[in-house]
Amino acid sequence: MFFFAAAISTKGYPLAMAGLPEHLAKGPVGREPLSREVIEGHQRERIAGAAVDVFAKRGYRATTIDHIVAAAQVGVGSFYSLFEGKEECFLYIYGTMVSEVRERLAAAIPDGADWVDAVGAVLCELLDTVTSDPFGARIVFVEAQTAGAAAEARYAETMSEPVRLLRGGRALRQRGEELPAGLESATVAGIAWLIHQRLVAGRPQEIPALLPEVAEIVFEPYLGRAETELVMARLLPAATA
Amino acid sequence: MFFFAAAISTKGYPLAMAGLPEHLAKGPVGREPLSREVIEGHQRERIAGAAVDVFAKRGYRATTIDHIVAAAQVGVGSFYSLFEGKEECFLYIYGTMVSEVRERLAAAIPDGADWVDAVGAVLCELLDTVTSDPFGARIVFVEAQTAGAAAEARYAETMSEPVRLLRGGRALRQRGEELPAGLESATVAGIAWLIHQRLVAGRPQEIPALLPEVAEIVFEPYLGRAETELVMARLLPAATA
Amino acid sequence: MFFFAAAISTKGYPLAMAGLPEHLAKGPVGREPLSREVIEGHQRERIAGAAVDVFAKRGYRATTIDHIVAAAQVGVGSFYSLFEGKEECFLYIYGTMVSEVRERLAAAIPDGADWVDAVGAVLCELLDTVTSDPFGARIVFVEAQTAGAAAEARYAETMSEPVRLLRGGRALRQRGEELPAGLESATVAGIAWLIHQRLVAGRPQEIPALLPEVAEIVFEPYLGRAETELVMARLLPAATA
Amino acid sequence: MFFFAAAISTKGYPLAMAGLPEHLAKGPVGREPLSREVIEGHQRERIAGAAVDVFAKRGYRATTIDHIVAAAQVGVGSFYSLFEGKEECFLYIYGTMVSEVRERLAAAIPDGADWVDAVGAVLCELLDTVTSDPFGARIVFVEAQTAGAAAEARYAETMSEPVRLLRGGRALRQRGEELPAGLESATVAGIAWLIHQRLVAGRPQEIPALLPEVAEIVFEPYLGRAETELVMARLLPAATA
DNA sequence: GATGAATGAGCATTCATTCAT
DNA sequence: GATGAATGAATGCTCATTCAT
Repeated sequence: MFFFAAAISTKGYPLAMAGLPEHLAKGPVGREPLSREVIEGHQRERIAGAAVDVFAKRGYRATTIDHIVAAAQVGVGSFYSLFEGKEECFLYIYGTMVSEVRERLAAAIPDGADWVDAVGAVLCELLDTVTSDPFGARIVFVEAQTAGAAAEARYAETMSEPVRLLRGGRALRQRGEELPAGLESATVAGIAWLIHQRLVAGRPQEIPALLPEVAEIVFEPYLGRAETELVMARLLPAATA
Repeated sequence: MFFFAAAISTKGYPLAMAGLPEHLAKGPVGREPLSREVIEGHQRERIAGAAVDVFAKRGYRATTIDHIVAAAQVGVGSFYSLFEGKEECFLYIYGTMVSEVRERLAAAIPDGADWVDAVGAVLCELLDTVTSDPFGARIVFVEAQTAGAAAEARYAETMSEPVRLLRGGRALRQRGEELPAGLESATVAGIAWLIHQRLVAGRPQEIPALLPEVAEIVFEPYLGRAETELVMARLLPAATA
Repeated sequence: MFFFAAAISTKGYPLAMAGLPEHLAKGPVGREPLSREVIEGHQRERIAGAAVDVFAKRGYRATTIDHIVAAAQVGVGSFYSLFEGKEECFLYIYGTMVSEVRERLAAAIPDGADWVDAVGAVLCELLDTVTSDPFGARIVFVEAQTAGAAAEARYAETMSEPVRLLRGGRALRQRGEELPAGLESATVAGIAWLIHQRLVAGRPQEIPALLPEVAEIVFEPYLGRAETELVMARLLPAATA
Repeated sequence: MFFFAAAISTKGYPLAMAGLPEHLAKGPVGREPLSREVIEGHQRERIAGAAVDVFAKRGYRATTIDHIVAAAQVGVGSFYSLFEGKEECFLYIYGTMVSEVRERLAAAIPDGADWVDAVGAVLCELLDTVTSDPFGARIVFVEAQTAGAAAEARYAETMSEPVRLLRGGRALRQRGEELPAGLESATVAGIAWLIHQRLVAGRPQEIPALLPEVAEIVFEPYLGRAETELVMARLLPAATA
């Protein structure tokens, strides 16, 4: 998923970054008395926030509009004036979560980092993020697969971002282009599954501990065993620090 | 998933085999005028067969009991006398599909095969099976993740079978036990994802061609690059023959 | 509307008759224990009967499915398995009412009656029918105009039947074809309006007394004043007898 | 309806004239900075104008308050401060339309015209008016019958105006009082129906051509065939001129 | 044992109306 | 005075499930 979606500003690795942060953080906002969009955005976020919890707790299918509006403390009408229905609402919060994580992962990459450091930082940040917001993580890693065809498609798209990032590792290796075509897809899906399992099992706290194995799985095909161990040695203390 | 779930009768690798075939095919069916179980079994299979198609075509959620009974040409009452509801019906056909595949995979392993040959045969048979029954494959690789918590749990269990099989490869390598703990889980999930993608995209015919990359992904961690290439050279001609 | 829709079997006037009666009255029905269709028809008629009352009392728009099913003492599901929705239900009962009246009017025409007698009998029977079933009459003469586009179209079609019947009167007069093209449409609409008014005013009992004026309005253009009076003299005593 | 509702200022025929123009155009509007009523009236007309279009295009039932305020470019609150709801709004525009037409028809009657000329002028003007404002005509001739009980009642009242006008024709004929009591009601309803049909069929351009047949239907009962033809000969060239 | 007619809880959705700004 | 965001009652409809035949 998005996760290491992280764009990297160095070395020509995929750069899907930038995005919102600026338009949000930008300077002191004037003082018009809470413009229309702001108000509407507020209500939207209020509902979206409640929806994240409800979807995460009850699952997409078991969630009804009533559950959402009750949690958000708004009327059904408000929900329908802001969203077309349950699915669109889900896609919205899915998109929001993915964007947020994408930002965080991108921000986690040190300036001038090479591929290894970038990937390492992204993995580290990803596990942190997932752990610190297990509800949001559930939306992305669990519910997106049960929320209908559109969500499934979005999920697949999201997956392709880290795939592109990882693919950058092939340049580090001789005949890297001969690695199996689906290697990165499989790797990303594999990591997603490890996270998915912990979330479904209700044990998100185990996720940070996945870092060593995840990193090893990711790096080994590109760096080989020996170098991977060196990298790990460098990476892990940093992570726990 | 189940797939290489295949137990292997040699060398002490997990043996989760056996399954249904016996209890069905066993011995001469007497001549009591078709015993209750047989009749019931017949009706059950009739419904299950229809349900596979319907679930695969419409997806679990969009499928209603009416769709199933219409396809099976039975009354709703019959459905409810045989199944508790939609979910149990799904779990039943899921279980059936998994058992069948497990049988096939087990049967595909040559007598006395070592781990490499066993895994190679299983991978080969798996892709074949998925390609030859895309409806059934959809049930296992796609719908199981959208059919509720129980199905999700079953899916996870199923995944653990090939995980155990792969784990057998660690013995072939020095310090194999130091490989990442989640390696096999990630590998299995990765392969499942590659299949999933093709099924969802409606291109099951591309699945057989996955064999080389899948095999490489599977073997490389245990055999290393050099030996993997030797194995591949041996394996692939056999697969296409 | 339908009303004098009455086909006439003599003299080449429109013959839209025949219809159901036969298929219903036909001989001794075997003894299959109430066939499917009969049962379904029963439920359908049960709902249709209730719907007539509800539509007539509350008006099409104010009627909800719940009102209908409550009156019919059936579940909502039954309603929806028998009808597509409120509109289709209305169209069904509208069609039923029109057919029934068409039958009655056709049956009211004496064998071998000429145009004048036929029209006279039809008018007489029409007013009788409307008076004896004011609810049904409301459906046809009042609600059909408020029940949406389809109902409006059906109403217009229905109107065309008596128009064709009346048009037959032109042959009785010199240069009858020079009468205004819309004469019959206007006449039929005019009579429908006289009935409509009484129904809406809640005074259906005044309807039978409309016979003389209605007859005069109908006959005068074709027979002229003098002959119309003769016809009236012949017709009216018969009606009151 | 209203239409020949036209009061006639000669010969004692019903005079239901007058109406709004005066209360609007009357005298020099002071110079208070647009008094409350004026402003309110402005907004009201703005909404009413939009409502005519919307009701005519979508039909009374399918029209929502939102449609109206969107078309009128005002807020919902304004709508509710000026009208009690959809029905009252409809009744208001219905009344406005009827009044306007009433004015026009009255104005169309030449000074000193006798009944025949008055009725002729009214018919002619009516068809013109309907043709030149098919939206407004739809409100009066089509939607008024689907807009609930109050509108229906208003429609019936409106109908009574031309009925009174036509009734004046009885004096021109011997034993005119012996004509059928409902003759004029039926005539008016008949003509309304002819117009209604063209409007619903989306062919308002056919309406002017109805003049000859409508005139004939109207005059014949009072003037008899021979004189009607003379009148028609006089009337029609005038109409087309 | 099989059937499918009947049920009604449950859900999505619309839209008239209110009221704080 | 005007606005439109917010409300939630009202309604249509689906579909899992029961049970009389």
